[in-house]
Amino acid sequence: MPPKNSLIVILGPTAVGKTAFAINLAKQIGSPVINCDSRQIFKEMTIGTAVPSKEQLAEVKHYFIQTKSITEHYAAGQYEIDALALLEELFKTHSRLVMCGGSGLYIDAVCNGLDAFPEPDLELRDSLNQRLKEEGINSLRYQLKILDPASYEELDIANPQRIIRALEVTLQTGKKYSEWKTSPEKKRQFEIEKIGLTMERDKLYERINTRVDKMMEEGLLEEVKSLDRFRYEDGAFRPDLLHIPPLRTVGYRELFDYMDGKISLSDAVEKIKTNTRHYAKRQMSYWGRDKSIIWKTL
RNA sequence: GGUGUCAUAGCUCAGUUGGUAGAGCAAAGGACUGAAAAUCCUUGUGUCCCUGGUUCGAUUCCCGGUGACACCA
Repeated sequence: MPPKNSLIVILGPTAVGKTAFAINLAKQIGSPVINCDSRQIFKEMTIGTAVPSKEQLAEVKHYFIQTKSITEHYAAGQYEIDALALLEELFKTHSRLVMCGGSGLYIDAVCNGLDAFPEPDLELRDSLNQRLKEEGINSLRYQLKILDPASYEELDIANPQRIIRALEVTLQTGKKYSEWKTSPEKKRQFEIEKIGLTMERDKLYERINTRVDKMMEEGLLEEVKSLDRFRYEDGAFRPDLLHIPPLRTVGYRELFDYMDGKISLSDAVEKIKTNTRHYAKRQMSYWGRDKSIIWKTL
């Protein structure tokens, strides 16, 4: 029996140094790098998402870097399908593959799989968001309690996004969200090795601050300005960006606020730093319970 | 130099009709199944600037000091 193929996942908080580490490893073992970062997938976003540099991209073949448009709907479910298809193809010629990224849900989608929900109904989601705004969360909670009491019990009832998702699936399909959410982890045909990169908190925060300053020097503001037109839906200004989720991203929203005169430029930059720190913290929290990760302190 | 205002959590500030105090932000911890760089939850003891006075009791009132700001010279 031939040895199993294996996927090596490089993960860790933002700005810890995953990109360089993954490229290095990929070169050593003759693998491409498969991006697993939910924002680097979009071609319109470059500086603010810290995609690998041209030089880095030339060093080794990358997949899923800036391949989609922010105007397309793209999310974890599709990523699972795309990534698995790519892995199957690449494992024909490689026995070890490097995946690199900081999006915990995307990594889980590849490693454990998501349940087979239908494609989201974005119009329905939009109308539920509208209801949230007009009627408040209690109206949605109440409806969920009626339609799918099990989800009402299990979900974080304070989190509108969770309620809306459960309602959306239930209303769209006529089958309760909690009933969709049944399957255990999917078995994968390859071994998975997760390497978590970490770093002393102070040091990481310093790297984040430095990186944000560098992004500004590289022209992040100009990049964000160039994306202004995407804030309009059918000619209507939608500052909540719910119609284009990729733009709801650290580094972009704060600069939109600056462009809209809500905050000063220096406050926007400070906020980007703070929000990036929060993001790094959330990432660490997400991976805290994954005992399969082998941590490496840089 | 004079007059006035202010001095409370890491920051911005509320408040205590005198019984040692609480919000937002930050920070820390956590949740997470197609929005995930998203979304949500939990956690607030600090010489209430310093010295003295009044008082059973002062962070609160009074005198003085120091500092900041404003105005007048």
